[in-house]
Amino acid sequence: MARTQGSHSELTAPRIRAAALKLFARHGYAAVSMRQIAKDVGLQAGALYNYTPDKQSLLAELMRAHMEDLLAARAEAASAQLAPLEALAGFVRFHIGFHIERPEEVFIAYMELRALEPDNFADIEALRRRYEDELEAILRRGAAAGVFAVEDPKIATLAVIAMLTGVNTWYRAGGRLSLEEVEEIYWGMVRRAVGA
Amino acid sequence: MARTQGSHSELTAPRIRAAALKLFARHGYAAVSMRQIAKDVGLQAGALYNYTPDKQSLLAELMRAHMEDLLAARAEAASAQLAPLEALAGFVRFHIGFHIERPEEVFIAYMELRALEPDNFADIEALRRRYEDELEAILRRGAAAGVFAVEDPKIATLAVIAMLTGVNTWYRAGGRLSLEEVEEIYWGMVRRAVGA
DNA sequence: CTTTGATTTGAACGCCTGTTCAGTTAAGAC
DNA sequence: GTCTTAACTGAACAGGCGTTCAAATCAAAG
Repeated sequence: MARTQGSHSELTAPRIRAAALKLFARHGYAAVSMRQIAKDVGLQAGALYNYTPDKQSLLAELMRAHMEDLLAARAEAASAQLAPLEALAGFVRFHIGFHIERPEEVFIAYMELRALEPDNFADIEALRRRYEDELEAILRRGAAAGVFAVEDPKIATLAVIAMLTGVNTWYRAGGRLSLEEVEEIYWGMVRRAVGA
Repeated sequence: MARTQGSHSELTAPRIRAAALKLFARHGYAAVSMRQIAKDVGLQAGALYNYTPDKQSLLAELMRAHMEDLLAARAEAASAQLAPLEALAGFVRFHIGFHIERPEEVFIAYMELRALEPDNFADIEALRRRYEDELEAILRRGAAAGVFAVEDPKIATLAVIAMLTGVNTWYRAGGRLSLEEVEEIYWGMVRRAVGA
């Protein structure tokens, strides 16, 4: 069995994912061809099919990996026994920090949902809902404890996430504000928005 | 001079725009072909070129029309002499009402910016900035008057707009909440978020 | 050094792309 | 009823699409 060690595949696979991530984020899934991805990696288009069954799976895998990273990182950062206010602060800072570090993945995850075939769409959507449920649970706990004044926890969840994810539309590393300052400003707005 | 009245072009032009709007919103600009648009209208692809110089202009015109509608509707609804709190309430209700009525235009305006060639991109971006400046002016006036507690008016502007526009991701006509209820919930969150 | 098989090439497949344009159709003007 | 011309068709253009696959390449195992 040759090429089990030093095989190119262990290097090529992540390079293909990186190229696809970059190009999908920049131009959109439909506007990027397999030949463009291959060229970016330094391969012929046919070689990509050693690593993905088709273009759709390449996209779906990028999105699935991102959402699973998100849930795993969140599981590590969260602590269920925190009081609602501290839990919310933790969520806000986590969300901003995680998303700001992965602008390409986030862009794709929000923009290319419509490019997913039904099965893949359902999978990704389920992962997203699991993440949203974490914030919703915090808001419900806080509302039940009388610490938050949220009229509709479900909508407050979506509103807060939309506001936080919006950071990615303007934040640039090395810009006017540091990550910590951004987290502080948004935490202030979220805290007041939920009436805490 | 034949066909000056009863000409098809006065009917065909808006039908082409409507078809392009629907298809671009549903599948994305890059994923929609001129033949698909033509088929939706009931024409051959070549006939589209009596109404648009090319596919790119068709997209750019849809986006420009939407942004100009937005600014015109806003100009009509706004009244500069309102106190900051009332002005903000007016902006929030206007934004939600306007955007909820035009889900396809809004979707395209936010998702297809990257599909625009540089000149078109700059045009649309300038229109968007003009709209954002209206909210920013309200927040600055309120902050100066001590009515609002916004640490960074520019970021608060983007945060509020992101939150409000997020309504379009979940709102469906005939759903659990009426437009008025949605406006009320979001106005509550925005009012508290800016410390009013 | 030969063998093995993972990896990649390069050409080909059928189909679709945006756009052009000579020719056809048909509505209104005279 | 003829003329004019806007509106549209249908075919063609050159090129790109996702995907397949026999053949070539080449690193490691024996």
